[in-house]
Amino acid sequence: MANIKEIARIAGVSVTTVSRVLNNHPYVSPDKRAAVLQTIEQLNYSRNMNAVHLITGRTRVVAVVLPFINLFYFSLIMEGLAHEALLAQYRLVLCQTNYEPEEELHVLEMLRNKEIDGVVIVSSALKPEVIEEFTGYGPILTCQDNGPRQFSSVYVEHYAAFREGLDYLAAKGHTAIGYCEGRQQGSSSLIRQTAYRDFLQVQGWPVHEEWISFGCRTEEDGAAELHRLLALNSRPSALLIAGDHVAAGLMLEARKLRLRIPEDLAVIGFDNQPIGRLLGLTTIDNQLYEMGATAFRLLLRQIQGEETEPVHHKLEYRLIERSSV
Amino acid sequence: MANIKEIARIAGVSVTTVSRVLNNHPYVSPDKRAAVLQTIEQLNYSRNMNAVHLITGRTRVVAVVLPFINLFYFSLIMEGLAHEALLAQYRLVLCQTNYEPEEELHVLEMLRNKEIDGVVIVSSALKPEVIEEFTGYGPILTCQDNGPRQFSSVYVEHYAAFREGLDYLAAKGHTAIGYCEGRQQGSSSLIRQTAYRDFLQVQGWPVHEEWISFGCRTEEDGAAELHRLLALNSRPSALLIAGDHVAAGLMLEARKLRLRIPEDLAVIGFDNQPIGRLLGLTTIDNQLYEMGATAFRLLLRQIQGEETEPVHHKLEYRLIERSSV
DNA sequence: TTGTATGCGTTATCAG
DNA sequence: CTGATAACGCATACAA
Repeated sequence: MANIKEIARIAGVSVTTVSRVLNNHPYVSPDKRAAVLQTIEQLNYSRNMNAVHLITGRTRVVAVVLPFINLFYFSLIMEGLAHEALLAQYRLVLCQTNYEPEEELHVLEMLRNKEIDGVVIVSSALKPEVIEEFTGYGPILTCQDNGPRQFSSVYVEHYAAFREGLDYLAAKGHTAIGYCEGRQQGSSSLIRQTAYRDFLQVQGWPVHEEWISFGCRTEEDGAAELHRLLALNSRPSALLIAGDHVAAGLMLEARKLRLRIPEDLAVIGFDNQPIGRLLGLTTIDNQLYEMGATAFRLLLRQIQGEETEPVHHKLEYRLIERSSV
Repeated sequence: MANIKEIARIAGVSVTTVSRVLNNHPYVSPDKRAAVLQTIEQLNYSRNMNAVHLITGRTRVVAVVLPFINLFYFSLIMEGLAHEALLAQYRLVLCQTNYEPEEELHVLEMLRNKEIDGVVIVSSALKPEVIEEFTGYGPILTCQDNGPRQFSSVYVEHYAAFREGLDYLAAKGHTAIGYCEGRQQGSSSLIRQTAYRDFLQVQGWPVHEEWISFGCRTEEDGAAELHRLLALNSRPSALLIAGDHVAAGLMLEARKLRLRIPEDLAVIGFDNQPIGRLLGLTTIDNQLYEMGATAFRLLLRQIQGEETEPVHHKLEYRLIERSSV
């Protein structure tokens, strides 16, 4: 494949002039520009971007770290990221890590290796301190609430959001409230769990460990959870479920069992997914798309040097009242 | 940041030796290797991959072209792709194109520009002939049935799959069958539409254009479609709906209206999504995850030169009987 | 407005 | 086993 040198030779100009044309620099006479463009056309030339990346030290690529892409939560954030990346003419490298720390570190290494200009960590198994070790190599941003770290973040306050959900249930007269969670050790999961336990304590209600369930990730898990609860001697009258799709699985199973919602069991979901909308699920919207979009915009500012200090951007959650409570 | 030259100087060896250590080449004496490794550690050195990409002409990056990531269909294929990419130590660049041809061309340009080693086109607005113009720059693979093209493909026969769905409905006694589609002009959409029209013709049934609907993409669209059909004078007794989530929206709306499924209206979905499983939706499974995984594996073989001719790999669809027919 | 010369950081080549 | 040197293809400081 032809290179810039050959274009220069054939067009009868210097490589510098070719480079100028390629990068739309001023100070190139119209006839030389035309000659270069024609030669480029004629030889079907195209730049080797790796050389450009090497010399400029930039790649216009941002990596995204998440465990699985085929979950509504992640793919909606990704959509927001991708939309903004498209606008900014950046590329996203999707790093589906399956929560394996080794793979997550791999991505951070890419930052060191100059393969990418920045990293968005949507969800990770790494400790914040480990992430912080890489901040020197380029901008990093997480979509979790990690406190005042050396890397940026865009987040919603899950503690307050959960608290609002619990308050809402309490206001509706519920005093027996259960809780369904996906991961047990996740950064956000832990925050939500704390919110739940704190709430019970403040209310002076006992903690029923059997009303708390971890590992509820799929629709089927939601259905199974309902059966588990029904088998208990004493059971909650309301549930807070992290993940609308899990709540949906539970609700549909409840219908099959001719359980009425909310009369027999009230449910609040989390994330505001389409399936919840369809089922009339009361839920808490976390602005996932906006989170992705904002994350990219903030990271871009840092890549472009317009912002040098870590930024911590809070997004507002919103309780969406429907008919499941 | 330190470079290979500095490592060589400090370790007291040549850059070649450092490079050999970096790439685990044999023929390096243990003591020199140790010296290099220690210096690397000491200087916190890491490779500039852009230089590696430039000289090797490879990047271990594959681009994925799709319109939106936040649709079950696409994100499941992406999951399959990502899983295999992880295994092969390749990276995926997600190019969410919103079906804009300009953006899709951009990605193919990346192949010319040596930024990526290959392209997977999951769904695209480009004509196959346009894609073919880029096959000289590196391996390209689509997830659509484009016939014997100069690029590879992994696909399911939507024509046959739809035909099987229609046969199934007919076997159940339905003679008034409607059809819901997402895009009107998409490559797969056109194939399915042909299958539908051909089927009616073979059966000798008239085509009711008002039983055909395009632009049904969301759950809400499904619900709206039901209302549209109910307002007709004569309406179908069964529906074939491309996309389980759309079918789900319709089914849940039917429940609200106290319409019985399948007695009042039979429904077959497409894609086998979790929501369909939950609702007892009879559907056609298209092996989306497997499609992504297979796509990556095939493309990788071509990148590695183990396969030089375009490959066309057919995946089997499967009708999943549940209770909506 | 144009061109020359240099450097980006690595791997490949080839001679020892 | 080791090393000197030539690529890879481009952008840019500097000189003209």
